[in-house]
Amino acid sequence: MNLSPLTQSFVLHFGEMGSRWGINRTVGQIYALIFVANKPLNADEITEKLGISRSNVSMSLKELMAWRLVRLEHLPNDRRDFFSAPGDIWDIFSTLAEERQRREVEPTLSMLRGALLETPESTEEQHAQARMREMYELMELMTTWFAEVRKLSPKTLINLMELGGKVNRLLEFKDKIKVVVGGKSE
Amino acid sequence: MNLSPLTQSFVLHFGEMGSRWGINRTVGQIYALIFVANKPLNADEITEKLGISRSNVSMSLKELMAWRLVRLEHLPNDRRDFFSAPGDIWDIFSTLAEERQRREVEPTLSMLRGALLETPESTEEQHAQARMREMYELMELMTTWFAEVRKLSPKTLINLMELGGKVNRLLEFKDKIKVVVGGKSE
DNA sequence: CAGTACTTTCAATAATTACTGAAAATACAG
DNA sequence: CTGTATTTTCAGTAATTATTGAAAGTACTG
Repeated sequence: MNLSPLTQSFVLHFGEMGSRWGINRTVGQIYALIFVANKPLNADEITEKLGISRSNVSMSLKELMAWRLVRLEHLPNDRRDFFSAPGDIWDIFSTLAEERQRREVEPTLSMLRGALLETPESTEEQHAQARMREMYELMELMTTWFAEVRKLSPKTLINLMELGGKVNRLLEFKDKIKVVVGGKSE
Repeated sequence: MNLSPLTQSFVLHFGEMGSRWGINRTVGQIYALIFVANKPLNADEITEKLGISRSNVSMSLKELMAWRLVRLEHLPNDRRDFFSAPGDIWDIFSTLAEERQRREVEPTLSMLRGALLETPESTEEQHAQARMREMYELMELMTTWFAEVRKLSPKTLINLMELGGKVNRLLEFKDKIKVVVGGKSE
């Protein structure tokens, strides 16, 4: 692995964390490598820098594309595929949240919707269904919320985050504001 | 597997999703079973209902305890360990977020802190470090925010979530409110 | 403290997942 | 069309992770 020490430790770390994040070592390493690179990389460069097989690189890149974490580019007068990681960190997090939602949450919501349509046949089933309903309702609330929040501008989001726990106090004034706003513009 | 159809599909689903959520099939199934049960379960009941080995149940329960997703209970005049899933769904999500933070985010933050202390030796390293800094800053902002938000009451949170994208408008008034609040209490 | 009920550990093995090299596919250039 | 550069696929194998049964550990009980 022919990398600067800084990049190397970053790449190795992403490889190790991969399994906790639901991707495998190679995918993690490749992403890390592309993320810190100052120019788009092609598959052979990756193969060489990470010391893994060409076919593994090909499959891992395919997975990163499916996650929309890397994008394919072409350079003039070069047939090869080059890969880069979208620059805006907010985009990355947003994409990640959206994909996770789709893969980790949607299927469960849909299973739960099905389960809630059934008619429970016993006290046990009744209780089970009630639990499922609680879970469903919270998951759906969070889903809707995430979807809404993702539409906000990064600037607004940073504002909101910097507000942190103080959002509490802001909410206390919500009704009052409504009155004022209502009187003026609604 | 001797379960009501409703419970069975829930349990099987959690088993299948397990791998996407970073837990294995058995752990997912056991959690689902405990979650919907209307009373605490002991290890033998789980073994029997899921048709898996006693030792596997023991190890999986240990993992669920580490995630703080199930809690150990004792019934009067019974030596066996019983397990139940904390009831409040908000608690569950909060615990889950906290544990994920600890396992999936903290290690990366600490690696990044280390990397940011290094002195880059080339343009490439400089660029890599700048990317790492961007990542670090956003991750830290989100971490702080999560920590703050977790302290809010579920009621406040639901309020906030139901507000959804409208938070935008609320923020527009932030400064004005500050003036008012400031005048009165700060 | 011997016996019993229960839980945990761990080495062996089963099941799953990741990785590779070779072959096939694609796509361009002459 | 033929040759070459490049990417993808896939069957076989390597590596990892999950599961088990047997043995050891723990802690009550009479």
